[in-house]
Amino acid sequence: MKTTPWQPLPDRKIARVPLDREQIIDAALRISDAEGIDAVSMRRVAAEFDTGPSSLYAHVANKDELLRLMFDRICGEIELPPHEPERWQQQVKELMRNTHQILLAHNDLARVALAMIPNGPNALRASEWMLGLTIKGGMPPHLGAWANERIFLYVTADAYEASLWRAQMGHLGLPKAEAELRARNELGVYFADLPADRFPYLSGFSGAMTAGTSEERFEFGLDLLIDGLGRYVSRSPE
Amino acid sequence: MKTTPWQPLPDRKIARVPLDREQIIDAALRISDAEGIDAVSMRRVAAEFDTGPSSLYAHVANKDELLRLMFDRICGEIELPPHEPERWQQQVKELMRNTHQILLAHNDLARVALAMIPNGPNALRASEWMLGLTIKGGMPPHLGAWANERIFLYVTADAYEASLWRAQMGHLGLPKAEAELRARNELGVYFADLPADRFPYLSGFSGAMTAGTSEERFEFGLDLLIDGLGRYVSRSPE
DNA sequence: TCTACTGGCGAACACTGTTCGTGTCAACTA
DNA sequence: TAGTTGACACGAACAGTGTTCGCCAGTAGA
Repeated sequence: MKTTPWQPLPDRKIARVPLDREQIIDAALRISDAEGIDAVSMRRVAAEFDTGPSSLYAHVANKDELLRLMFDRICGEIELPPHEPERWQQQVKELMRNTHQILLAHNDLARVALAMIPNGPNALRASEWMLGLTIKGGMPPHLGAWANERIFLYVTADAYEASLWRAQMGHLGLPKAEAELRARNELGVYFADLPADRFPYLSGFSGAMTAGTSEERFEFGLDLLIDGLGRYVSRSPE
Repeated sequence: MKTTPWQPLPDRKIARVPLDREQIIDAALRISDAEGIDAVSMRRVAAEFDTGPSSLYAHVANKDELLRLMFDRICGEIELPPHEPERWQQQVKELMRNTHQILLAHNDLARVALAMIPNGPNALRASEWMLGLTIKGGMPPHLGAWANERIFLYVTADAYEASLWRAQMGHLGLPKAEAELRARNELGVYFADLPADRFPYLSGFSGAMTAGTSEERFEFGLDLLIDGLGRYVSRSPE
């Protein structure tokens, strides 16, 4: 039933830009930044090059690999300054704020970071930097490794949750601070309206439940994790 | 073009068990526990009742609501003992170990916990318990609220990551400890084989990178988060 | 000049969540 | 008792998904 069409083939368009792995990643990131990671489908990415989805599979094993490549690409944006062991905890915080910021800047891409064991070259660079710094700071190596992994987990999880909040209230027009304020108010009345007999604390302290900005909450957890590392140092820094 | 078939309808099977919201959640959880959350499709759940997917929509708004209901169901498994403010930090740890354990017992359901702002009744119960305990323990209310949220975030993120590890190495036959050991060995040689010039720490301390069980790593982060709360207490407990 | 091979790509497969319109049946109303 | 309403059941279809197959064009090597 399948036959070759005997009409002259309609001018088969030579790909104006012969497909290329890096450009595929670029296009996928563009889509993800603009419309979210769920908008990144093979068809959607291929459409960016005026072609069909099967054309991508010559350059990328499957969608999973594409997502990994996207994540590792943005891992390359992380700044890794020279180690300063005498203030290593501060440096760790700065690195984490930096990666947090990068994740937030890329919409809900944090989700793919959570959904994989990161092992791309750029992610490894960051881990290498972290492990080295914690060891220089005096942490026993295995605790430095644990700290590295735990803190990255916290950062990516927070970035993902933040992207959820942004998505849930599609007040897209509003500036960031405005949207966050409105969200807090809505959540506040939600807690306050809970039945006081079964939820005395949540309803009574509804103000506390919604206190603070998302940055403050992030910083609160970050402080807990990193300041707590001090007690494990077994040698003096450097 | 659409006509009613004039043949006698083939014996329309009366649903042997008239569909019911709770039973739908049961079935979905059964599937998720056995085959993972990705196996939970509306068709798959409906098939459990020998019917089609559209039958579910009378009892559940959409798939998202079904996932929320599934999560809130297992939140009901969390044990909430009476508050003991004089040892509140220990009690918080116990609660978190308990929920962690429950999440792990339900395959990769932790993912849906991460992908939503939890607001089901059972999740609220747990938050109420946590907020009350931290306040009784002497925390300022807004910090108690933050701690509650941050620690739950950490617990669910860890549970999700753990489910990823289990999934990635489908050594399904192996007992849990065996599989974890094998995973550690594989990862160990991966780190050790990294080029030592660019990754001196990761390759040199490959043993440290893979040290410890998943429980120990979880506990490490949990200690950092909860022990660190002590410095914020502003009143004596009770 | 013939051959291999690579990349491009249309068509198809087996899925997904959701909606529409029709069907049945129980319960309430006149 | 007869009629109507409303809730639930559900087959079919729609628009989308990731991926594979097989054919095509063009180039590099022998």
